[in-house]
Amino acid sequence: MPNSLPSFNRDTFNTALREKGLRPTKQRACVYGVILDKRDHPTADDIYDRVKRHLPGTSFATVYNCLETLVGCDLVRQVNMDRSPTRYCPNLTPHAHFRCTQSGKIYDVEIDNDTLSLMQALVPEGFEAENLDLSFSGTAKPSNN
Amino acid sequence: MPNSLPSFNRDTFNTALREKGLRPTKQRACVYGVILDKRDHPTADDIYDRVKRHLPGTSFATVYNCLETLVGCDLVRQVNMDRSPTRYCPNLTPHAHFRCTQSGKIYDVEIDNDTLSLMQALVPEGFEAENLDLSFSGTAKPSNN
DNA sequence: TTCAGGAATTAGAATAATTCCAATTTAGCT
DNA sequence: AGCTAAATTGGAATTATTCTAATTCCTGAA
Repeated sequence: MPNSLPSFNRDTFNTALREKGLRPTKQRACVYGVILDKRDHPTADDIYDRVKRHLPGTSFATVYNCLETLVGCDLVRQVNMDRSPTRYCPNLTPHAHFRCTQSGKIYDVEIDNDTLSLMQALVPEGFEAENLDLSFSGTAKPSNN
Repeated sequence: MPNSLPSFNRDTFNTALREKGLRPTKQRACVYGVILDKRDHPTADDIYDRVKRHLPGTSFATVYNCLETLVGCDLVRQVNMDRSPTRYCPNLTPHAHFRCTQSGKIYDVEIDNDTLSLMQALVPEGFEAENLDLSFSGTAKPSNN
């Protein structure tokens, strides 16, 4: 069914927004949908292109607004690597990112609980970490493409 | 002695550049000097201001060029946190960064070897990590200011 | 020491990602 | 159905950074 909105668990989405007193609009749903749909860590630009296929009138500002909202509702995560454009990721489990410097592709890397605890323990007394970001860059063997 | 160049171990600097066939110019020395001088993780903008006090004619482009050169010679490290401007750090030992979301200040956080090894071990077969970045954000108690 | 040629620097224009703004549209309530 | 606040829109503005073409500076061969 071309031009339909991507589908996903509406309840998670509606609830997450309503809890913050925000409206589950079709633009927000669509942005969320395309991020869930193809989990390739798209940029705002990529997302804009994909959303336009479903909702042609959508503006860039809206995509950015929606992304900010979704991040605020903990439905998606931002991935910032170096100075490259921000990417978005629907994987909410604790994980790191690996970027292949050759292909530009980003891969999720699981973090086990032991390592996670040790990393958190690095934060000295008197500092309260709300957020932890771990990323790697290097090369991926072709078999991982 | 006002307006003099910041001083530091010239040999490290000269050697690092000469090894790559690059010239140890006064602008490069000055940029390196101000980064060593006040280790507050300055942005290119901050560095520009400080460099101008010593070498008033210096342009923005030069500051960026010098920074790129120094990073390429492993004399300083880039620190990218979220989407904020790139910061520069002369601490070359393995360490993480903690950013206080209230003050914007960035603190170095030591990484012990055990934790470092475990983090490196997260990278799956078939991926070769050249680089590892760990950063935290949250709040620092006032006593750390 | 001079001079040729590449390297580095300069000022300003250009770019890219993101944010802002004022006007319009929409969703949810009465 | 109509009101009001929230969301969206298109386009302008901003910010950090990179590019460009012209100039200046080193360095090493003559």
